[in-house]
Amino acid sequence: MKTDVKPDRRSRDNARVTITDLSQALNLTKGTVSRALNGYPDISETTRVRVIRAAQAMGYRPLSQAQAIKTGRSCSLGLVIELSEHDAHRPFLAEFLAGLTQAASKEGWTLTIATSECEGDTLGIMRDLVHNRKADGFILPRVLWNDRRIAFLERENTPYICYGRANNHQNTSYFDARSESSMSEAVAMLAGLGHKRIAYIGSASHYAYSHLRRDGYRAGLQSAGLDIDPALMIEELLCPEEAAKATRQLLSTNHPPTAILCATDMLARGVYDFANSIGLKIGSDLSVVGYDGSPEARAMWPRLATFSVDNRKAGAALGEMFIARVRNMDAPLQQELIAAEFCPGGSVGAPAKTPDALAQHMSRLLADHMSFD
Amino acid sequence: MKTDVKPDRRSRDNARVTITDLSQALNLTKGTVSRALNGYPDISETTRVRVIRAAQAMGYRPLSQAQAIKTGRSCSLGLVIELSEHDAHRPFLAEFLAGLTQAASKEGWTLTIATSECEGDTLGIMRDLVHNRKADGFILPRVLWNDRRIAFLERENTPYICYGRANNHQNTSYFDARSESSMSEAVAMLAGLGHKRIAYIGSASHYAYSHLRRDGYRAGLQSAGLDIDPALMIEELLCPEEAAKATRQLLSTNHPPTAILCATDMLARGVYDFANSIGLKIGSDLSVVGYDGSPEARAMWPRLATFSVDNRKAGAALGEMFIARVRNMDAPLQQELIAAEFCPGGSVGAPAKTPDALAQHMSRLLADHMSFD
DNA sequence: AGAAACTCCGAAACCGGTTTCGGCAACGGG
DNA sequence: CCCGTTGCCGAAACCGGTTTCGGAGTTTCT
Repeated sequence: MKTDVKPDRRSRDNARVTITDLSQALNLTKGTVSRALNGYPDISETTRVRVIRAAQAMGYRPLSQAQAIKTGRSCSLGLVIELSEHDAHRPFLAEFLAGLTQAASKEGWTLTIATSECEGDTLGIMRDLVHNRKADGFILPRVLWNDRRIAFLERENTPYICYGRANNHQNTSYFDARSESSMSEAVAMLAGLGHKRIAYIGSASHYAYSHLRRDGYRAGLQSAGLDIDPALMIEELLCPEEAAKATRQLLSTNHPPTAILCATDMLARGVYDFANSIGLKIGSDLSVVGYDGSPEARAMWPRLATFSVDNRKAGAALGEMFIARVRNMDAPLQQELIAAEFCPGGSVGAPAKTPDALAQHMSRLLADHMSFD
Repeated sequence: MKTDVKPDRRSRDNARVTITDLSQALNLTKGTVSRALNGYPDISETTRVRVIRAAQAMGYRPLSQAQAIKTGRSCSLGLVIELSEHDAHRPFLAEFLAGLTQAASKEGWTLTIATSECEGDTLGIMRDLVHNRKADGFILPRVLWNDRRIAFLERENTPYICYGRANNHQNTSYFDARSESSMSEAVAMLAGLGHKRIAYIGSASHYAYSHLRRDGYRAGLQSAGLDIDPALMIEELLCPEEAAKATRQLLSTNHPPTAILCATDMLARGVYDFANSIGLKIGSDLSVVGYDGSPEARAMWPRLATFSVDNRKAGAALGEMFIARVRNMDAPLQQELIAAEFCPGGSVGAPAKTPDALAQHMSRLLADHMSFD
């Protein structure tokens, strides 16, 4: 049953210096060294610096596994990725992980990740991870408006940091992009180009960001002195296909919009798909703006104007916030916001000169393509 | 310095059942229980089943951290993601991680991930990870033709499994998609539509897959009875911009290709960009086929025909193979291949009827757009 | 000067496991 | 019947840390 070979000790363990090595070199006991390094008050300052110096010189790094069995802390932060049907967080993942692991390793921490198929699983997986000391707490990506994970972790007294602002975000530490500002900004830009009828295509309202972006859109309209027309807002869309249908609906009216603002790039793709299918020229016949700065935005033609968030920075900030929080659970909440950067693209332009002509053009096109579903 | 509150024990540790609990319930010593569970030969079969039964009944799960300090195994598999400049592995990541973590958690393992900026860092990071018992070994994504990681891990006697086939893949365990077959398949399909001049746009040759796909392209041409024309092959391309330039070069000749086969979807995007910029209609004027099945492929218009690999399955297979390997380092190498699935798209069609006319059309278009760089 | 308080460190228990060693009992052979 | 195996388990050391306890030496106070 057991592998009878174990020459690995040769090449694997030789370099590791243990606390016993350190204590012998210093002529102290393990206990004293441990207390010196962990900031106990009953160690003289001279001894402490002596220990710390020697630890650095000898390259001593405590084995987090060994610490964990006594302290319960394994110095690893957890991330449970939910693979819900129409998740849009994929492209960001690599950059986000880069930021996270970077911040983590700077403090000697590591990142443990798991995946889950649904929200219910997530809670169980998180419980197991902290129970088995595989994670000391969690980064919560893609926060929902009413997020069960928050209540759960609060109840379990497990540290966490949110990426996004939940409904009750006053009581949580979070990091987020100010996407509502981006939406307002987009409306202002479109209005500046002369657009009067700017539609909004939003995603499922259980996502926290949906609320913020919708509100940003509305605020943008008000600032621009434009009316809020409910007929120009379609929400709860999950995938490009649904966004395509919504686009058709928006353009089939008597007063179709000349620009469509999308909550995500993924939804903007649906707008493109429909526009392409009926031969509408994006950027001239119809302006489109997305949000996320995803790779897909650059793959579209003309390039989709969008807002990209620096996900590496987000990951790094979340990692730092988390570790700080674990180190002091009583510290005040940390809440940080950044702005997404606008990425111009050929998808925006001035509205067609004569809106009526445009409407006729569209209705004719639509009549030709009634079969589209 | 230390947090003086520790009521967490209440809600965190209460459920955990230790090996001592188990041994007391069974009226055995810890040592006996441990040996019974770990398959030592000096335990009677009756005792063993009694222990295993009780362990299951009481929900005993050994704390991997505690095991690790003695055995050196932490039951976590490592993944170091290299964020090189023009990495194309982002879209796959989520699905790939899903497969990996799924396979891992099935065996009670977890996934520790780290990121690195360059190849040199990767080796150091891997060394640290195994040194600190954060990982028992590694999955190597995006294997290079001559991969330093392989030699390194081999030297360090650390288990690993490759995702991809390196130059010396005879001596490694790997999982991979048979992308060379996909390339041949694509050529066959294009030839079947009547294409005679099929170009190939390949990526950097330090990637292992570049060699395979190029060879697949060549084999496909031979099978179709077409000549291999070096003028129709441009390789070592890293980004869409370079692919766009290559496309221009290919189309500027006297006998331009009517179809372009791309080693990756990312490169196909460059072909689209150039074609769009000069008003070429993809699917009729020029056929394009990619590889990867990335989200970008669906964002392009017309949709890019491509080959998608089931990255979740790949992750799951790699995870299983890895754990099996760790459990028995002396087992024979495992080598597994799957086929990528063809995803049709509007980017392929029959070649233009009169190639000469097409060439003239192109040269005229190109003349109009000499400024393109 | 003596008692009280304080500083600082050693000794040892502990965490949750694994692994070595030795011995008791049953068994088999001569 | 005695002795050498063998099977099976307990005892105890160990892994690399943390944490409690107590006591020796020094300082402070009266």
